[in-house]
Order: sequence, then structure tokens, then C-alpha cells
Amino acid sequence: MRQKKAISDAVIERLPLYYRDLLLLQDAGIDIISSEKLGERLGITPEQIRKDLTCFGAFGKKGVGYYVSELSQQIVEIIGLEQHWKIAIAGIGHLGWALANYKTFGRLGFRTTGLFDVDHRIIGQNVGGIVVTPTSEMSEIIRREDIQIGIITTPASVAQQVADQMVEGGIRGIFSFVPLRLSVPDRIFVFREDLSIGLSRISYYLTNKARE
Amino acid sequence: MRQKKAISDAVIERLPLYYRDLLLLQDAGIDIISSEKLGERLGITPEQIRKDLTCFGAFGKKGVGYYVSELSQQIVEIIGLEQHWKIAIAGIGHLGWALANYKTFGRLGFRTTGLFDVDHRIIGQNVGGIVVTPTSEMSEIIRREDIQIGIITTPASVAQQVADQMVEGGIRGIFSFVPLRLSVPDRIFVFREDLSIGLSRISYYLTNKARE
DNA sequence: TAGATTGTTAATCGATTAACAATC
DNA sequence: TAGATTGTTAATCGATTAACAATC
Repeated sequence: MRQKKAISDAVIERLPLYYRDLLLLQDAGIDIISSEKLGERLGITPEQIRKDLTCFGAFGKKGVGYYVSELSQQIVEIIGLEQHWKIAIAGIGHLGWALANYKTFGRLGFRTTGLFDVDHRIIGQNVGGIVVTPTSEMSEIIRREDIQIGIITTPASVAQQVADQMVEGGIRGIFSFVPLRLSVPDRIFVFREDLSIGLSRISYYLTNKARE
Repeated sequence: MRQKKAISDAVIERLPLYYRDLLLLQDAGIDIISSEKLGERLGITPEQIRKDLTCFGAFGKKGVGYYVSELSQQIVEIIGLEQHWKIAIAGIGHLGWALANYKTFGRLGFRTTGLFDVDHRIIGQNVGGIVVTPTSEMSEIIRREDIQIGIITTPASVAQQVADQMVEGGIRGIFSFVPLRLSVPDRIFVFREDLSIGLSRISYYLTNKARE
């Protein structure tokens, strides 16, 4: 599936929202949904939803709506979730631990395959069915298991080094929770999650836009 | 400080990035920085930085740049971080635990003041210097301690109920990690963090935009 | 057929980028 | 003063919203 025009990040970020809600609808035994109703559920305008979807094709039926199971399957393919990506997590503190057990990742088809830390109190522990392994073995295991995505939840001071080891193992994408620009080869896709931005935003709004 | 035009979220989300880097510059003993150099460090164009800042005032010196300590102080005031917001966290699983110990929150002036859970194996434990308290006492403590921001890291099934209790206690903002639309009074500001969007984005890019 | 809802095209809105005058 | 860099205005670009023809 190759589009002519580049799809914007805004669209890409809404796709998982659609997908997750479609799964809920499926669970509820609902077969057909209109952009109107879906938009209501998600707080997104129906026009936006239709526009987003037509970036990738025409998945609906005019006068009817979208078949839930069909559309969710289409989105799975668009996002690339049918691949069951293998994940490595480096830094098994509480955050890494939480992510290793994060059910939503599994539901989206991500498979946590390697957990790595340098702390001997953590190495050897079983976290969600996977044994924590020394980070020194990480690049070898990434290569052997063909792990494609790495999550970094280490302290900032070692994050670059950890990223280097992931790259050495042949990782293709990195999801980092460290507030730091990692330098990696161009071919590696890096996405950074910054947990403090959300809090700062709330602070800003409470300070400047208090609604009464 | 009241602006005529509404400031966009995009601007608000960049402010904490500027601030954090300014703190690093301060630590490094650097007194003056140009938008050019700051942009280089952050991967943001200098024009963007200048434009963002002029939403709130003229903080620089033409021909010179920005005084690091002065600008960082200005941003603190814009974001409202000088208030030292008090935080309550509900749901002390690994994610809640991680956030309770998250150093960056403290550095930004957020004070974790209450930790709440329903699990008696967790209640009474000391997490980062704070004892976990039963959620049943949450609204009372929020009110008594004048806690303004609540973080929800509970299972989705109880998130709405927890939000209700926070609202009852007089919370002003909620930062939720639950992939669910919470219904709260209009005056309450809710910001949702969705950890699975980042992974989905990586999946999309690896699938559709593999760079070779 | 009539009613509903999509997919698409056009209009609007807003954010980013570019250019440059102001001024330190 | 000359050089540097801001703050601001104008130009561009892109995303969202609105409108509606197509069609189930």
C-alpha cells in the first residue's frame, strides 16, 4: 500500500483510536457503524474520520456506514499491526515493568520478547513471563530473535549507549521515554514519549484558562 | 498574563521542551543563547522558537539572544510552574509507582502529595516517601491537602469512578493514562496520555516508510 | 423510490516558514 | 559603526471543516 501524498502524523495518531474503538464495538456485537456515531464516541468530527480513512481507500458503504470487522481489519493492515512486532525493553524499573505488562500492547499485536537491565537485583527476575537479561547480551538477542522495536526506559545518562546497542543488534524502531535527543542512523525511526509535557500542559491551562 | 489570541496546543507543548533545555544550559553555566543555537539543540527551527516566545512577550535582546536564566524564569511563569502544584496519583501499580518516583515531575515543581490504591497489599507501603492510602479516603484528602491535579493509572474499569471521586474532592485537572473518555464537569481540565499510540506510529512508519 | 451516509471537492482556518525592519 | 539577532509582518503550506454529488 503506497500513497501518493504523505499522510500527516495527525492522521496516523488517530488510526489507533479508531481501531481500539472498533474492537470494543466488535466485542459489543455491533456490525455496522457510521462516521457520525463513531465520531460521537471518540469526540472526533465525522468529516475528520471519513477524511482520514479516504487517505488509504474507500472502506465504507454509502448510505450504510462501515462494517466494523472489515474496517478494523483494514486499519490493522494500514498501521502494520498484523506483523506482530517483537519488542525489547531496556531498563526494567517501574516504568519498564509497567510497559512489559501493558495489556494494550499485546492486544495491538506487539510481543514483548526481551527485557534488559544492568542491575543484578533485577536480572533473572520473571516479569510477565519473560526473564530479565543483562543489557550486555541485548544486541545479540535482538539479532537472534529478530526483534524490530526497542523501548528505552533507562536513566537518561545511559540512554544513548543503550540506543547504540539496540542499533548494533539491528533494531528498526525505538520508542524512548528519555527526554533526550538520541542520535541514531537515519534508517532508524525514533519516537519519543515525554510524560512531563502532559502535566505541564495541565499546569498551563489551570494557570491561564481556568474555566469558572 | 492574558493573551488576546488563543495560544495553540502546539506552542504549549513546546514550552516545556524549551524550559528543560534552558535548565541544562543553566547547569552548564551558559548565560546567553540564541534561537539559532537553541533550535539546533532541540531540532526546532529558530523562527519557530521566536514565534512561540513572542506569543507571550519580547524576552530576547536584539543582536544578542536570550538570557538563559531570565527566559527560563519567564517560561516557568507562563506554564504556571512556580505554583508547585500538588498531585494525587490513583492506582499504584507499576505505572503509578514509576510516576510517583519520576524525577522530572519534581524538577518541574510538581509535588506528589497523595498516593491511592484499593489493594491492601499496596496500601500502607511507602513509595518515594509517601504512604499509599485507601482510595476511599481520596476525595477527603484531596480536599484537605488542596491537591489540584490528579493522575489516574488505574485499570480502565474503575477509572470513571476514580475520576468522580477526584472531582468530588475538588480536583482541578486530571492526567489520565486510561484509554477512555472520562466524563467530568466542564471546569475540569483533562489530558489523556496514550502510550500505545507511540508504538502504533512506529509500526506504521516501519510498515509504510521503511527508509533504506 | 426515499433516506441515509459515504467519498470528494472546495472553502476556511490555523500553523509554520520566510523575509526583513528594528535595534542591541 | 558593523554585525548579529530579535520581533513582526507577509507568504506559504497544510489540516480541518463544510458542502454536496454519488450511490447504497
